[in-house]
Amino acid sequence: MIGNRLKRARLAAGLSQTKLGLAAGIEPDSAQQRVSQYESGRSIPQFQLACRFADVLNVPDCYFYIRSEDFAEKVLDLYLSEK
Amino acid sequence: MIGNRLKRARLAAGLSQTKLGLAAGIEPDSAQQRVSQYESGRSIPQFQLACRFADVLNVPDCYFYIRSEDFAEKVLDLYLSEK
DNA sequence: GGACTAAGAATATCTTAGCCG
DNA sequence: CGGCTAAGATATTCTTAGTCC
Repeated sequence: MIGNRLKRARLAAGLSQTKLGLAAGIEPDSAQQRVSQYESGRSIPQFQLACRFADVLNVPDCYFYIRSEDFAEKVLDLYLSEK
Repeated sequence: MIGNRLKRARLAAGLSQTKLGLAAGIEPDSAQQRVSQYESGRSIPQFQLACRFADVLNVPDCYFYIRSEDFAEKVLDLYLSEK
């Protein structure tokens, strides 16, 4: 998972780490810390949780699993064009 | 990661679990077992390893991280159209 | 409030080994 | 050969707690 892309998508949505974590269903006591760990690459979420992040941030499931910035942009465009 | 999609992509490429694992750089002694575990969902590979599977199988990085079969097909088409 | 880090508890993967068609 | 599973060793994440701006 690409932590930086999660961070940028979160900021683009105007959410704090805590709010994103809560919206994705993480326990309140550790929501902020876990999102911080994911964004920095210190740890990696389960795919199921990454999908919840994607739902909250309105990007496709796979958006945090694309290394190429160009291709990520194109996949995002494809996703948005279908909604 | 979607184990079934890994399995289908491997079979489409005509590779055994052992050959795929070796081509992706897994140690010979455990290549077969690990690919089996990934395909069945018993365990989940690091993203870096999933990317090596993708390289070997000629699919995009994110191919094993898309729940919708339709969207996976479209992302694959987009990937192949750019190569 | 918002974000980052450390360290131990909890949980996952990886290896080794064995079994079945 | 090709594939599946069990169980312990190993490595990871998750929680708790504290700090800084």
